[in-house]
Amino acid sequence: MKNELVGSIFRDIARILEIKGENRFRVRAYDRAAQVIENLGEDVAHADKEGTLTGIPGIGKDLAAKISEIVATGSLKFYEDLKKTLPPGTLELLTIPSVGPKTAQLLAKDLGVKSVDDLEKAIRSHKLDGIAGIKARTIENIEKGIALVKSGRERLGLAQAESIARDFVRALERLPQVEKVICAGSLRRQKETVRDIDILVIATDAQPVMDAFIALPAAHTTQAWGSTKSSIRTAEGVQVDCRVVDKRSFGAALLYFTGSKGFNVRLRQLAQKTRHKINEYGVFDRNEKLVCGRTEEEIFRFLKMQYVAPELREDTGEIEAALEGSLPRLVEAPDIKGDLHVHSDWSDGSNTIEEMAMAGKKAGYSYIGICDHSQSLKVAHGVPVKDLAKKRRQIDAVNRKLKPFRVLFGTEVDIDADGTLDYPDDILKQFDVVIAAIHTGMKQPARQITRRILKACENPYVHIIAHPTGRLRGVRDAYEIDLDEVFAKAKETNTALEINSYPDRMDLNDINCRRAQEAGVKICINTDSHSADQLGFIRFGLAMARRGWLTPSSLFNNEDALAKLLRKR
DNA sequence: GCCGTTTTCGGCCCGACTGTTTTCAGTCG
Repeated sequence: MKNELVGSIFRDIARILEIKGENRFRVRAYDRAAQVIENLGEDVAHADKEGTLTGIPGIGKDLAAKISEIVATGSLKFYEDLKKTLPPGTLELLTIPSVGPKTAQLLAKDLGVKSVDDLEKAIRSHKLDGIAGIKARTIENIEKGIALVKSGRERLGLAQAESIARDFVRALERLPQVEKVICAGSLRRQKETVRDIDILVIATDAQPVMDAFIALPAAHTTQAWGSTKSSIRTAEGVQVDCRVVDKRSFGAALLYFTGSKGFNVRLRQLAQKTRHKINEYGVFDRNEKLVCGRTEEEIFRFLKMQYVAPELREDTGEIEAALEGSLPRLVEAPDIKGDLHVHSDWSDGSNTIEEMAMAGKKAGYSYIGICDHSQSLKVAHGVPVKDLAKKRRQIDAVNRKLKPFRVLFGTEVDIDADGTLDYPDDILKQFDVVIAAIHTGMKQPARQITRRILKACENPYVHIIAHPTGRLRGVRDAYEIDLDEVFAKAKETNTALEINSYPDRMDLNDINCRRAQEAGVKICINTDSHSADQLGFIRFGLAMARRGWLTPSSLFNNEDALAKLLRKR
């Protein structure tokens, strides 16, 4: 899959052109193309072969040719040549907060700064002193920025971001001027990772809110402190932006502050067609008269489009769909009738089967799948064959007790290094639900690891493939795996693929979920809970599913599918 | 560089805050 490569090359080109002072709309064309390609539901190589590249929004003749070249050769001459026109390392400077294209060019061209380290040295040896437009304050800001870059300012996981945001929201809600506080930005769009936290406040008087915001104990440093917008960083370096508006502008401000940036730009362009203007205060006609803006719904209605759920606002086709009224009905929490992947104390979980079942019942499910690890996964206390009958009896007892709630006797069976499953078929067929997963040999080459998964799909007793790409955020990347092949085989063999909701997994993620659904594959949203309190993780999997355009008919663990599930093939 | 039931050329989203500026450029979202 070359999509990521194309995206990163286009993004680099955009940055280089920006530094060189090129037409900013040309810059934007590359940025938009990068965004679109990265989120594309299909492999660009496929679109290239089919000759449909120019059908992708934002891709014209020129960019299509560049994509073809990247697909064919793995690189792009235009890009390689362009890189040579800048001192090496200039792009690295752009990663420093407060250093934009102008400053980067100034530093690289005039001072010969070649890297972030170089810049740090230049500051220490006072090389920046006396440069026009750079005074003590700017140098100080650059120093702070460098410190942030060096501290490895990584994107936060959604779960972590949520918990930080919650504390800010609660604190702001206590202020007397405040009517309403809501998280916007990528957090509201439920992205799998979040760079900063955006909080929108509706208040009668903005300044006291701003003052209180920057004075919060969690606000370690103040980045900006204005009359309606302020920005702080926590001690860990997480940026939190807070914007205050009047309730008349709530919808417009929420729309603006939720983004994505690309989505906002497209909506504002749409308004221009009727000589209107959208900003964070509302929709205005050519006489600057406010047309609407109190709610997001009003603004979508004004634009003659369906309401677009925040999770879809990435400019990856949802605007076109909303305009023609063909947005999908996205999965919602009540569509999920049961969690089919949870562990108990029979393997590495910390709660009993009954405790997990009770928690599932309390969560409103009709069933839960107890899928402990299989025999050879010793680190996780995989269940040996000799204990399975006893476990089944225990599950039967819980089922009698909790009727009509249903506990399924399942397993998360290991896919061995050669693709055989860790229980023989005559054992597997005794389970109500079988989830197959890779836990070893994760560094195998693409061919080998893909074949293991295909083989697991072909087993008539395997219902679901767990965490199909194996990525663990911040720990390891996805396996080298050919997902297109996996999708095709999963569809052919009626095997569902999992969205594992565990916060560091979220696997499949949004993009892959969308691709899987388009390939006709059923998706099962599970938590992989190892304790009862982790069942709540389902909301993260749901977030990936909604961002992946998943509809209830493609969801495996709804009630109807369960009946089919119990007699797969 | 893309795009078009007002256009194949001439447009291209909009505003807050900062710092270094006597009116605005740069950065950010």
